[in-house]
Amino acid sequence: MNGPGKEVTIYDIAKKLNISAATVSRGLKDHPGINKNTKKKIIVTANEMGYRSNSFASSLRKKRSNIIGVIVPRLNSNFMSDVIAGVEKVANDANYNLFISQSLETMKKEVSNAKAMFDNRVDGLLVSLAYDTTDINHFEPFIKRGIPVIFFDRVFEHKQCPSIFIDNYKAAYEITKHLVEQGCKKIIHISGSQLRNVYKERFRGFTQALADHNLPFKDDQLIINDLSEKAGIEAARQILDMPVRPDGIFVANDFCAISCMQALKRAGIRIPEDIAFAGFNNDPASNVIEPNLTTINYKGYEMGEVAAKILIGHLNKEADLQQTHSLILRSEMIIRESSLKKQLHL
Amino acid sequence: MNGPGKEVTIYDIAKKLNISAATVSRGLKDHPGINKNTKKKIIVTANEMGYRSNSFASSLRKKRSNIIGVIVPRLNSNFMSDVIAGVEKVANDANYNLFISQSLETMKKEVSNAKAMFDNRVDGLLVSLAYDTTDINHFEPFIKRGIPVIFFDRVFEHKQCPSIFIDNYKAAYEITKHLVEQGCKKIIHISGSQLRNVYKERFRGFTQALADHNLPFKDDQLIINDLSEKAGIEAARQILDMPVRPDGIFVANDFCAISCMQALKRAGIRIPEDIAFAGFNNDPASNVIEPNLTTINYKGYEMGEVAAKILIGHLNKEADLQQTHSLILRSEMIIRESSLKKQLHL
DNA sequence: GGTGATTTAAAAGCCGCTTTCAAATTTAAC
DNA sequence: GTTAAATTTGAAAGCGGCTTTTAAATCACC
Repeated sequence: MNGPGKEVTIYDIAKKLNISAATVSRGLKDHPGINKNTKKKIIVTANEMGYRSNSFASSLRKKRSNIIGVIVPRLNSNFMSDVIAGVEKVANDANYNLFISQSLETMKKEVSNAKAMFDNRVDGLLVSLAYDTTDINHFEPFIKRGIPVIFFDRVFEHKQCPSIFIDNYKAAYEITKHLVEQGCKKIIHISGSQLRNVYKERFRGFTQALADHNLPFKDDQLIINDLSEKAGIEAARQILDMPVRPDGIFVANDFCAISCMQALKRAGIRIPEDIAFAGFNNDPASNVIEPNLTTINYKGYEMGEVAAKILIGHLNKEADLQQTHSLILRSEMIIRESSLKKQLHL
Repeated sequence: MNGPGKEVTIYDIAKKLNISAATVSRGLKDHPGINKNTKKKIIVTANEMGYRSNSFASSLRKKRSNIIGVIVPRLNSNFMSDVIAGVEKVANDANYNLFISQSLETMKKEVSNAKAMFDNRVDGLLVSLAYDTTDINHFEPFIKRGIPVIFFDRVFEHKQCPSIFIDNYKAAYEITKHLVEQGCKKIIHISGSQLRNVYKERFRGFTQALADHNLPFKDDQLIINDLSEKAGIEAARQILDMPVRPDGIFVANDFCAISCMQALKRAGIRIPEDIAFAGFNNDPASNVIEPNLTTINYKGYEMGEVAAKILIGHLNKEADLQQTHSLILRSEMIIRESSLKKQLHL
């Protein structure tokens, strides 16, 4: 079938069938105006000869790569790998390939990744921003050339770039409200860089919920770190040192919430009796920690699917660039024992 | 810089500088025998004009894509996303791009993914096999054309394909031995498809350790399932129904171990007093479950790095195809409370 | 000043596919 | 049987960069 030697081209097929390469090229696709019999003959011969289309020649000629670029902060997080899995599914079904790269949470690498994607002529780009990205000038070359850029989860407001995310404000508001309703009077919020919409909005929802329930907010109720495992432990230490200990903690990320919770438990704090806990993301481990962690659930897989579908819709001209603008996906609060100070019926 | 209009080519640069396109092409690389000044002029002008090399034209001519294909069972698992992260790091540093696809644990999709990779002319392939893959004929086209295929973790014996994995036999042997030393007399092993080396070897290590310690092995001590969360719960039910209840369980995967453990705990089983537990993979949640799960640690990130390095070494002709054959990475047992029936000093 | 060696530039053709435009063939219409 | 219309097929010109062949220019030495 596929000899180890030379590559078969449409010219080889053409020669064998005594027709032109143009006809072969057309016959291999669903081009109208090619005789059914000719088409069949071409396809059969192509298979016999072990022909495979050369995507470079095709891309060169068509000025279209059928490649979607994906830039994410990290590949190895539960949320992001779910997103990627969703993107891969949709892209694969639509015959697109994926170039995937990670910024490792730094703007510097994000910029260089964007450049690489641009140079490799991706047809479109899906981006979730790094921790410290301050502007998105590095995506301007795409926009100028009409290459669609879509942000998801960690998004950036831009007239030409649709965004896909959840209502972080509302989710944070509700989970804070829940803590208040459980009797919490002093709630600490642990969050990430306020440059990122996700953390900024969650903080905004947090403070608004406090205000709406006539609870004061003082600066020391906000701890900002990188939401890593280590940061959670450090935050726990900080909390233990507070003159007035909080009775509730809302962390913007389950991963960090769990390490913080473990550290507090080791220090003898009872959860939720002494301190109620809530996280964000519904990480698999949130269902493993004891007590199980109250959190916000939203599906990364679905976000990946949606982002890819919208992008491919644009590329296939099915949807207009301007039409879809931002898209807000559903999220839901999952109440578990970590926040139940009052004995509630679940 | 980058006008929205036409693409800049080496001919445009050549025209502007009154030199030939060939000179520009050479000047853009580190070609010997190009005047330093000319070279500098070319690079400056290229930047000014917003030139970007066309990788399709280059690939077409050079018959080399600078793309590495990766096929994994699932992208959204802790282990695999670590692997991918490691691969991405090395590939990115070496100026390679990644095509990533998932087989979703079925041979059918693995075959179609392999075909897509082949048609897209990847320079090399990294593969971890699906759950039910029975043969690897779908990789023959690569091998015939001299495109290197490297297996990792879930590997397949093949003369021309290097493999990277850990000593699953030894790891399983040791963890079983540890359970025996803790006083377990009847240990159950929960594992996956015996088509896959990882599960087959772990089972082999398990039985050998039993034999070496004069413990009997009967068929009902092996439970084979897909190692999913659900399968863990189902296995727990099965175990609770056994006339003679086991005093130890070794699961080939932390994820499944944890759900099984949780189900048993809910049924009132004390761990490790009634049943000692051990898993495999050192999943982050293994450190969260109570009691913490004894497991085998091996770094996916490192495996990804190593696999990518070996592949790129081949591609750059630095290493011979035959020279490196299989490569066994380090793994280590992590003893935690889930298996400590005797009070040991940790 | 002449011969040969060395460095540098130019020109042409190819990689394989797509597509426009035109030609050839078939079918339909009168 | 002629003309018009519709259907199929072909020739040829790129897409943009790389390599090779060919030519020109520079330098060294006797």
